[in-house]
Amino acid sequence: MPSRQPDRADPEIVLRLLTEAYPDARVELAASNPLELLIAIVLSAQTTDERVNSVTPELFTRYRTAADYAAADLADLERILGPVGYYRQKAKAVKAVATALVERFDGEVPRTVEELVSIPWVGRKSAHLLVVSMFGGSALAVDTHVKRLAKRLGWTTQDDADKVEAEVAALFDPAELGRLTLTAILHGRRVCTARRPACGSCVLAGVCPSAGQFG
DNA sequence: ATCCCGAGGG
DNA sequence: CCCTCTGGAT
Repeated sequence: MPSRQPDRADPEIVLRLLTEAYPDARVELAASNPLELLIAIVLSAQTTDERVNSVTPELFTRYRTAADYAAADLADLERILGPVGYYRQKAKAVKAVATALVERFDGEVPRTVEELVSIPWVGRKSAHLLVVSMFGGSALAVDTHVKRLAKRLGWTTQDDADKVEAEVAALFDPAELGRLTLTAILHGRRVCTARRPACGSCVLAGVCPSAGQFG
């Protein structure tokens, strides 16, 4: 008798297994202060953190404050951001973000989700990730990895990130959502990849309804 | 729904 | 070749 997986993995068990697998999970974008992390997160859209980390040393050396970015020459930004995807949009985005910080937040990065999403180019995912990884908050940041895991674990059938967030967050104590976000992102990058997930070495294989369905 | 971006993998 | 990579704006 082959054992059948439930069609929905138990949330608490999943979180426990992920926490054991990634006890020190944190964002792997290189940044030493909230401004740097905010910039790095904006640059990370549809781009690996490794690629973001390849351009931020020069970026962070050349520009130190929000005012520096706001006054930056667009062509200089585009040149530095060349290796990341969407470099023209992101050069504009960096300037727009910095301008908003200078004009409305005294050059500082605000700490609430509401304030953060009021900044151009900062959406809900980016705001949540920043709050979780820099300000000690707890929220679910639904990026491509979190969405993929949630679907494979049977936690949602939605495709819209906001709907995924609502359905998944309802399965957890709010205080756990930050840890879920950070561990799920790492697991998505390292094991539960989009193309060929490594179900054979996945700590969740025993509870995942999608385990082994990918060859 | 489409656009932005291009390297890298399968 | 097609898909993916820590989205967000139009």
